[in-house]
Amino acid sequence: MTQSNLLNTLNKAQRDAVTAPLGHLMILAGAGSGKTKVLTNRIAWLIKTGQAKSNQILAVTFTNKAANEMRERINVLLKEPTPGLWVGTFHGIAHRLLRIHWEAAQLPQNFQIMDSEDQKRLLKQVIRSLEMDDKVFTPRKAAHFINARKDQALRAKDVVADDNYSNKMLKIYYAYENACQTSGIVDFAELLLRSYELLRDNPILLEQYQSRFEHLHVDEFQDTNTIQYQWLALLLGKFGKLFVVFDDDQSIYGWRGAKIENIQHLQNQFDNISLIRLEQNYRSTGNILNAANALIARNQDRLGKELWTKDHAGEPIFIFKAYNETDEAQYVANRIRAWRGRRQDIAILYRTTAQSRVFEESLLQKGIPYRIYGGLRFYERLEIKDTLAYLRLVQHPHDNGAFERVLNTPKRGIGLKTLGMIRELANQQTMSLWQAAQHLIATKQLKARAASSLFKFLDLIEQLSRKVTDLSLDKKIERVKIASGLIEHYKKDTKQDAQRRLENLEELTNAARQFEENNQNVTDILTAFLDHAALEAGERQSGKSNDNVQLMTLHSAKGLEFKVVFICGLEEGLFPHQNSLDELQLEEERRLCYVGITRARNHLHLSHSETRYRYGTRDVCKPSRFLKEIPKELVKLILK
DNA sequence: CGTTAAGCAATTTTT
DNA sequence: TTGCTTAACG
Repeated sequence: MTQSNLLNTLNKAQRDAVTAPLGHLMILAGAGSGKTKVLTNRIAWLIKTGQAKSNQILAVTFTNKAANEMRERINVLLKEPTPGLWVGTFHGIAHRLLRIHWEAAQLPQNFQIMDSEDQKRLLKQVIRSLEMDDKVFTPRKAAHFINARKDQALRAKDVVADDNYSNKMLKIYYAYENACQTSGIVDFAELLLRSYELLRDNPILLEQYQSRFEHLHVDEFQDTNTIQYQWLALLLGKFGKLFVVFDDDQSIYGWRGAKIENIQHLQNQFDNISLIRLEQNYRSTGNILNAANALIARNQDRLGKELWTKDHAGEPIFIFKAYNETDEAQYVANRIRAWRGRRQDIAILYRTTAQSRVFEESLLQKGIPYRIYGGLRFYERLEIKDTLAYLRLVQHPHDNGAFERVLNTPKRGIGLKTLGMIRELANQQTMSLWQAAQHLIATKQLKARAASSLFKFLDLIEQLSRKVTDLSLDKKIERVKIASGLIEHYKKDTKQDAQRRLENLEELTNAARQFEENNQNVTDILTAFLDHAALEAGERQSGKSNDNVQLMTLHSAKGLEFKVVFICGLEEGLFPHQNSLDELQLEEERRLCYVGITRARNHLHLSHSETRYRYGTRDVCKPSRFLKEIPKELVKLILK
């Protein structure tokens, strides 16, 4: 492909962005304006024109999906190998750095990653061992406290606590830091913070990476948090060139620590940074765009942009007022039944997951197949995590989280009493649970029955570690599944989901086999697989066939598009949500609505209900203010 | 040890 | 109302 070919498919603004002279650049890319296209074409352009070698380029995204898509599209554009090109998520790249430089990062070589669930489990332990009330200081709140600090690059020692509550939380933070470091595990936030510190505290290393990655590309920059910003700024150094793509109107993760202010910071920090706007939309009809534009114009805090299209105005936006949530769901199902096209082009979007049930019922009733996004992902499932915990323990017996998880899973007669003694001893002697358990047996402190059960467990793990070392990954998993008794446990289980769990365990072996095939050059395949399970927990989907109506929250719809979109439950208190009515959060709710509207290509239906059943009582609901913010001339009210 | 009743909270979730 | 956690019981 020649250079001009590369540019043929781009409009003026896109071409300006792709071919801009080297320097810092920020691209304000509206919904459906070709943001990924610009990003990937820019990278291809840099390589094609010899302005950069592939190993000088780093591209960072938030999701694995986006990273994979980007890599693929770059490959399609270039049709040549791109050695040393790093494309990945913030967490993925941070992790990569930590694996390479584990020693400088002060981590054990075999450090493990824990997901949010593991983190809460561990925190629960920590809170209890501090003899605090875990109803006041819930693991969830503690996790939030700690993650929020880490996201701001604050270690426990850097936190200033001025009231009793934060003092207690800080205590938990200290104890948690300690627990993580001694058992060699890192949580998601730690990946970022640790990798930031690694670079910050090792000038030679920093310089090496600064000069290697001269070109930094960031997708969805509006979603970056403080530590991600600092990490980027650090890596950028004096000579790096930054290319970020963002849409401030699609910032919907403030509650997770995303700092929309980072956009402003960027402009302040680099006064020579140029801004290019992509406002031509290739997705939606004129009416849909005008509705979106009018709505988002109500927000004070934005850079400002106006989407436009060469496409026709299209249908009006339909607004339906239902008597109750069932009526609303019936309306949606009826509309869907009347649709002549493919069902997968239809999405039902809602603010809260609880809303999905009524839609399921109405779709089921009318025999319309659907698929719900949400729920557990593959590697988050109970039986999968149990199996992986056995693997972790086999490889690394001092992993306390794994130890606690599988000690009595499946049930083997080791109760809370025994576990309590193990914990206590481990705490006193600062040893791992594994060591404490061995010690308890050796010193005969347990009753005969408990001692025998515990001994059998320790023996099981030891035997496994010996037998499993030389086996391939899938054989390892096969072995663990049987020896642990998990398979037998689910085979005996008469509950409905037991069969599915068995199938999932089967699937785990397949996934392992596949993973091993794809990673033949990796030395420590087990660790790599465990990392993969933690960092890429799989798709959040249920149901396989592909002609399904798509049901999901507005948040999960970001980045997707559908011919027909229903946004439901547009009522004050639900959307915008009760808990987000202050000025700042309200703007984020409005952006969420904007995201929802701009998912639609051809048809947009908005619905609200006069009453809604919530928490056991029926509430009277006012229509959402967002409905009034859409100009009347674009709207058609549906009459019953 | 496993089952059951009572108590309680109740957005959104890229990694 | 549902779903989850924990204390109490068999």
